[in-house]
Amino acid sequence: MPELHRLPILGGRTAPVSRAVAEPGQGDPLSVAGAAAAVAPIAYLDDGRAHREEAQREELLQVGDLARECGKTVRAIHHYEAVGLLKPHTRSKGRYRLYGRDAIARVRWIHKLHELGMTLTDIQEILALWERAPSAPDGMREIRAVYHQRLAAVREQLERLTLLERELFASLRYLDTCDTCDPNLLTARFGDAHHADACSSCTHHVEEPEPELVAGLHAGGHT
Amino acid sequence: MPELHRLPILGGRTAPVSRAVAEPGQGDPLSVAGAAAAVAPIAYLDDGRAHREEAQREELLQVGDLARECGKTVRAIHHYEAVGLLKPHTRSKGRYRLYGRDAIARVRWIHKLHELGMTLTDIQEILALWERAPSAPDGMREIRAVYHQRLAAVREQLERLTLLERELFASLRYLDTCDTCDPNLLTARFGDAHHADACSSCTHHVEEPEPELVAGLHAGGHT
DNA sequence: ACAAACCCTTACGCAAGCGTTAGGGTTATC
DNA sequence: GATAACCCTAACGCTTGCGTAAGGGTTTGT
Repeated sequence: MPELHRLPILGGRTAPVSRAVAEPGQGDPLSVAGAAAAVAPIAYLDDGRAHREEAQREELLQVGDLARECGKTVRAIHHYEAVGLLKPHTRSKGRYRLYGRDAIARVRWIHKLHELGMTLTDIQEILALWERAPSAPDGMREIRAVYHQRLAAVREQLERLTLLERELFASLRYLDTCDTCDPNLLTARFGDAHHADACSSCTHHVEEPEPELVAGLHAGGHT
Repeated sequence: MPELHRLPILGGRTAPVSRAVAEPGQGDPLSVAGAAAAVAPIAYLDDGRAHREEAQREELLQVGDLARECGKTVRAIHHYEAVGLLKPHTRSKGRYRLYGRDAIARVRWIHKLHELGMTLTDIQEILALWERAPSAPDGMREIRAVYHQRLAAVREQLERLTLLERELFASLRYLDTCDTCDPNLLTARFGDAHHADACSSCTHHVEEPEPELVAGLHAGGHT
């Protein structure tokens, strides 16, 4: 992975619902929202399918709603669709994308895997694995293998980063002592208080070796 | 930061010295290699400048040597120079870049800061800060501020990644139980053992809620 | 003098993950 | 029926950190 993650900023808008898209009205087969959660516990083992279908009967989200709920941009959602990570549940007459609430879970899933260092393509391949699997347990086995690898990579990264964090911290403590340094004294000694050697010869940390994160500054520079 | 780090692979060549560039010969003011390290301890506080100048009298490295010693490519070194992170100590008559051994420290410094999530531009700005500082202590103060910020960012990243690592690990354990699942039983129950509900209704983890990293698979898919 | 290894500069290429127009419909509200 | 606020598709743009030629010298050894 290239560098550290800079997390996306959440959208600024307030209202989580759009101008009442797909509102509960008669004639529309896609609207009986509510109660699903209350019924689920019983239906759970009896028929997960009914449970799931009910979930889809809930109010649908426009792409903007989905984006806001996930802290993504509309463009990002479109992009995910383009690379095969997501598909709208339906389209309105005007070809507006309409998503079920489960799309939120999907987008968050994408987000997390991405934070875990996978590319969108990698993630797509996971979906492909899952879809091509002959049975659910088979699919899960394959997913598990991928996750397993990722876990190893993440742990490696964590170790590296932890070491670097310590180094950085140590360097900061080293630099703290520089504050007690009087430029005039250095000038007296070296003529030019800015000279690279002024620091490495400063008496405040004679014993301490200069940390690499500090030494690099006055090493073979561009100066 | 975009994703996780994939560390560069070290070069394959064996010999760390090139075909004897800038060999100790007469007439060349840049060659008295050796002894420097032995003299240094005494000169250290007396005159850091002499110490440093001696270091530069050591044998010089060609760009290929430098690259190999740092696990970078020649192209990368060139690039660092292009963005103002590094400059050859000298050039040969034929315009070959010749670096002092301290360039190694510089490149490693660049590498570490990069791993810590800074862009090359960020790193260049650190150098600029240092060079523009009126005195060494002043410079160090500015550097410290930058490092301080970085430390905070890195720690944030570590926390996020640690949480995600746990989630991933938990998901793996959840998936382990899938292995004990018999596709035939699922088929008997759902007709299609691959159906998304087959897994979420599997009796093996009735109580356990499905981890997000698993739920995302069969949520609002591209299927 | 010639080959093997290097090195030089210039400049286009590339992967990722969206950002950003550009031009043009759609929905819901007033 | 006129807005405002959204949404659609298509497609080029951008950033980072080099990779990869392309065309041509330089060093060193034999």
